[in-house]
Amino acid sequence: MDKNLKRMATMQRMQVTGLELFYKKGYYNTSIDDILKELSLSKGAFYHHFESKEDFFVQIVQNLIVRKMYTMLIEPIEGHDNSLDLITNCFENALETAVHNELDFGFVLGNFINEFNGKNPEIMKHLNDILKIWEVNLVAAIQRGKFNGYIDRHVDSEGVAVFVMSAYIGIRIFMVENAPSARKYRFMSQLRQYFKSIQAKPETV
Amino acid sequence: MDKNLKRMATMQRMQVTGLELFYKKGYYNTSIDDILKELSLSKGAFYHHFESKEDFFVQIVQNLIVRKMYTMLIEPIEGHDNSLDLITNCFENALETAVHNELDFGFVLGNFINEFNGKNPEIMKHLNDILKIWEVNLVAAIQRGKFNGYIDRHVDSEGVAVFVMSAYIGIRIFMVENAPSARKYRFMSQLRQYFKSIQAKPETV
DNA sequence: GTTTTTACCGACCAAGTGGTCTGTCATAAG
DNA sequence: CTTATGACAGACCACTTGGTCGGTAAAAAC
Repeated sequence: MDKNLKRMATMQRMQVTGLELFYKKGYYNTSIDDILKELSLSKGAFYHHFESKEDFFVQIVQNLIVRKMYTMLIEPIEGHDNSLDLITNCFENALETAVHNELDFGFVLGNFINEFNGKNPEIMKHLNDILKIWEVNLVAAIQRGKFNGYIDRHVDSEGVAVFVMSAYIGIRIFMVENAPSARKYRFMSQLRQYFKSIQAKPETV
Repeated sequence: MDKNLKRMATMQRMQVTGLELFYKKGYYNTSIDDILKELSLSKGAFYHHFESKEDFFVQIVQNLIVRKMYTMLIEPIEGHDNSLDLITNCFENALETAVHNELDFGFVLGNFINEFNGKNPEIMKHLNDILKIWEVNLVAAIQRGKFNGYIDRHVDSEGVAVFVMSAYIGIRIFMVENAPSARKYRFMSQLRQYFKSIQAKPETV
């Protein structure tokens, strides 16, 4: 029992540090030794707990990235308030953590999709699954918004979802290095403008 | 004289193939040998023409990427027609080449910014310069649009530029693998929606 | 108390990596 | 014709990579 706890603790430490370094330096550009050095652990420890570097990463995706996405981007947009407000607030918060250079979901994912695209189909599948989950939940939120009378019934829910996701992933790349805070402000302001244009018109039915 | 021509031709071949592979597999994940193998050239040839891998890449950025950006994203939005139409058409074309998996500018840049961020400040400087050039030209186009009465004078030109650039870079990442053509269509449709919301209102002034 | 299992160590390996260096051969200059 | 030079070849080097494997010590199981 105690052994199992220790095992979990060590694996968790490795995964957290692993994600941090993979995110900062990229997967292929981060060696297992880099991670191990950070934790003062040895190769033996690593291969005792994980089959391979790839297996290690997949577990990080499933344990850390998926959970982060749920807490940051999915749970906040559930509920029956105005979907557009929920999404706006959600992005506001997510981008704020991004400004402080913490691990937010968008850039992490954008990063890795870039990196693995065309190279590692196995990992790409996992990453695409995550995107898909986000998309599905966004579409659902938008359809709730239509149903509840907040969003114009004529808009294409999937289109809005794709557009909004693109914008979010894009701004995260764009916030790198240059005045992230100012860019966040400008971005959010235009997002609101866009949302205003798809909200339910008073005169419509 | 003839020697110089041959030199230029070989360097050009190396750069074109280099960009192709760097784009497909990433900079750090593409070895010089990979490029050389593709061209049936030797290490000697490479280091005869370029100082280092980094120097090689910087030259690719300056010779190929910058030029591609001008022809794809800057020249098409110059002129005094409706800026929003110009940008729309420009994106339509750029994304169409993207659908066919050719080298379009947006993803190439997004890719590399992701890859070099935090790792190679020297190269990041070059990449950020390119983004800046694009941004400046977009802002200029939007301001022309205001001046010519196509765009609502109250909108924040820089905000629109940031938003539009984000969306473009984002959709390019998002078009990877999953139904790029359908996503392009949905994206463009929402972009038009957004543009409609910032165009000059008939009743204004 | 002995045996088995678990967590971890670290030397080692083969396969690459960016980069160097000597050599060769065609062309151009003298 | 001789000489110098530029374009390329490819063996080589130091180093890093992901991964292996025999060992050790402590805790669990018996």
